[in-house]
Amino acid sequence: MEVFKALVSVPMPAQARSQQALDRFLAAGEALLAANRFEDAGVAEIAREANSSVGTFYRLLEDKERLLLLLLQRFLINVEHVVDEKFDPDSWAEQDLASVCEEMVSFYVQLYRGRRGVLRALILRASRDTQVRDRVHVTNEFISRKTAAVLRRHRDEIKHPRPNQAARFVSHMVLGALNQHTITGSLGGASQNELTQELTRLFVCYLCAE
Amino acid sequence: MEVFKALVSVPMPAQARSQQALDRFLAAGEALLAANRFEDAGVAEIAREANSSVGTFYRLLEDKERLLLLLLQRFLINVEHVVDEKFDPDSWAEQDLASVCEEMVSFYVQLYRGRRGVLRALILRASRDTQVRDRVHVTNEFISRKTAAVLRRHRDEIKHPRPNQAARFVSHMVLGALNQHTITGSLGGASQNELTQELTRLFVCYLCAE
DNA sequence: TGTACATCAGTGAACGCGCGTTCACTGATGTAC
DNA sequence: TGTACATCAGTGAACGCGCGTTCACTGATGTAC
Repeated sequence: MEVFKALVSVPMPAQARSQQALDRFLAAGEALLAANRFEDAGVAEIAREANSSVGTFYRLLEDKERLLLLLLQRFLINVEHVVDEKFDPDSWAEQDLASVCEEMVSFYVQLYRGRRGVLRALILRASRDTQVRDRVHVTNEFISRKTAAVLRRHRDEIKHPRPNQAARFVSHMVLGALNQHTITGSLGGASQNELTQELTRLFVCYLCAE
Repeated sequence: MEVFKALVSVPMPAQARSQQALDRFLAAGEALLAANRFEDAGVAEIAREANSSVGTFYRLLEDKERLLLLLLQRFLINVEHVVDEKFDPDSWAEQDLASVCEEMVSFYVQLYRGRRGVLRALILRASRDTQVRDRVHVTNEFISRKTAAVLRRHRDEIKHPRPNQAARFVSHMVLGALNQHTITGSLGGASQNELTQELTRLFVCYLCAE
């Protein structure tokens, strides 16, 4: 799998216990992010959650901003890994287009489910910080490319004049809407099943309608 | 047009010059929001931009938070007004479904265009503050209802089993994706025309495909 | 029309709180001989 | 194996900056007679 230029990094500590402390800081930060409370929590609180201290935090992480960036980056990299494993064209060879689409959309839904905290933090920064925005685009492009690659096998069934473009566009669209939905609940109280079902319809129809 | 329960309000000042000062504060805040700089600006800066002073700010607005809520509310109300004027079913009577959809999507695109700042602030709060979230939902529901009302005339052409639900769902979807796109540029460098075109395709296909 | 008083409005220096960051000190681990 | 020293690591009280908020004072507008 390709490796993209890193957004941020911290020097790797020499001793193992520093590495462990660093891991605990990341875990604590992740929990805070998941709880949508990252901004509210001070460095002192993070340090406490990580069973460490403020001074150690600064020695290992440089500053609070860097921790956030590391966490966002880690989230994106994780998404890329999960997508990379799932979207191996060969393993989708047997299915017809409709079921491929359904499985993909269902996978998208899972991917963002319950991720309000990180996604909010990500969108928040992406809208102001070009570096982060570009990094997010890398991930989005990656997902849409992988999606299009899987759909390539079915390109004859896709009636959209530019099948590849279409596959990429629709995956961006669906991910965007899902993102929005995850953060603000904008798609209303639809159950996860209904949501997947309607998004799948959207997905298939866009590709295949005359 | 319906009037929804207000999110926040400030007491109306007795003298005209206070009203003017209030207007200037709102204008200054709006400019800051549009520039995506609202959080960075202190009350002192806002007061300066409004040719007023910090003390006056607090007498008229109570606190900084209230100004933000007023601005968000004002934005939502404005959106509702614009939508309400545009989506009069009678004025759409003559057009066929495809051109109705195109005009609607094009209207959506215009609606959010260049609104990164407010939309970001809105999503930011909506994800943590139930009051704001509910208020946003009111606006979204309003738009989707109006959209569905216009499409009602064409319900025979809509192949989706539940035409009304479908109309509402797809408008939520498209608005969600647009919102996301506006804030982070997630739909890539597509020109406004391409964007409108593809979104329209999505819109129509979802409604009409077998 | 004028005067006295009350209320409304404007101002910005000063306050204070929260939070990120620093730093002086103590303790643990590694290394050279 | 032991000793001396260097480097790595941990700690939390104290610092200081920024920013929202207050408040004492001055000025403008309205009102009663």
